[in-house]
Amino acid sequence: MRYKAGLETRDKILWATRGLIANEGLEGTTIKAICDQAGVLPGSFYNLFDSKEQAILAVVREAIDAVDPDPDHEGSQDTVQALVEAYVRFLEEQGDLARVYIRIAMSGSRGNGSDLRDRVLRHHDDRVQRFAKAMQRQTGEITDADAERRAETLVSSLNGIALHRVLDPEFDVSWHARVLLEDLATVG
Amino acid sequence: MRYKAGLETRDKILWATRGLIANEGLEGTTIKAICDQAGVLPGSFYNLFDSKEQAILAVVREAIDAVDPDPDHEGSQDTVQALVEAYVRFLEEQGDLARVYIRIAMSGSRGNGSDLRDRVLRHHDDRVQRFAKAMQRQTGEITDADAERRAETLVSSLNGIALHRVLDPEFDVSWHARVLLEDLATVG
DNA sequence: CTCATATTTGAGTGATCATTCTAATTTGAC
DNA sequence: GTCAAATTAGAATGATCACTCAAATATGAG
Repeated sequence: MRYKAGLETRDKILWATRGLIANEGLEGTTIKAICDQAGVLPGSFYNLFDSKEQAILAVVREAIDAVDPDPDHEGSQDTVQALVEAYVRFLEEQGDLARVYIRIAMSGSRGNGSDLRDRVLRHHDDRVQRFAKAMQRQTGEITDADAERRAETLVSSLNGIALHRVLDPEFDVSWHARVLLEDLATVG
Repeated sequence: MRYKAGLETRDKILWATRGLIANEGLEGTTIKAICDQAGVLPGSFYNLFDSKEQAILAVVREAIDAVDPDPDHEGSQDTVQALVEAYVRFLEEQGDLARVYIRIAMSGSRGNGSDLRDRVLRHHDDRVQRFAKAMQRQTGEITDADAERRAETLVSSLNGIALHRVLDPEFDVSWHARVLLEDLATVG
């Protein structure tokens, strides 16, 4: 992949994969479908990607990162509310990707379920840390352990909301997130 | 399926399916595997079940019902704590089934995803109602709407915990559930 | 015992897919 | 312009599965 042609083909393949995941779901995202959509043949696909999974992972990662506010983690000034809103936005704008994200993480019968499972868990821990920091910043009187404890609960709740939203596109994510924030204020 | 032999075969098939789901996950649960395990041939399988999905659904439903405390909904005396504990017990004892349960509900690209999706959502609503009733019973001063609101949040949190547990078998479900109950007491 | 019906047998079908391979073609550094 | 390396073409492979079917056998009601 050192020539311009290769990069363009790569882009076309990722574009096609992105569209298929959103419109047809994981089942519709076959090599043939990707290649047809991208106007490319399987030989080209496998010249650029080691496997179908690689292409899908690339798309999923890209979407997750795209929605992350303040990707460079440094001196972040996030409020809890802003973080919740970012999560909600992800669900509302990229609901189909959220489904795929969870599904891939859950596939594989035993622990070895692709490397995405680990990535998801790491991502989860990062999120918890950011929530905890934001909480401490907003409510001075709170121990590290306590902030983390509350952050974990909050993120779990958000994940539950995400799961529900994935199962039921009608689910009012925004409303539930708001309730969550109100309850948090009551506790704190 | 009017002769004894048919019923026995049906049992053997369900037994095999149950075991495979728990030990090999959904991917390992093929018709061949089920039949080998059950000591039966595919023809027999299809004489008793319309499809592979039917057998799997039978097993999943069976497990869900088995863990439900007080299945006959009437004059239930559940406490919130007992309901949470039942949920936790399900996750700890039937973690593999929980994974399959969620995965099946999430499969299918669009709304039409098998009839299990609807079943899951109905099950969720039932759970919310039971939590809400238990909350009202325990804390007199609370409106219907408020109880339901809190119950929804609590169940969402539990679902988030379930999701995490499915992704990470090390996840301390019990501890998180306890924290959830404590926070609830603080709010109430 | 008889006979209609349930059940079992097990090879076979057909469809779907990810992936591979070789030969041709294109690219761009020199 | 040359040439090695990158890229593309596209048919072919091989593996996996859910599911079918027609013939053989077992069942049990009467």
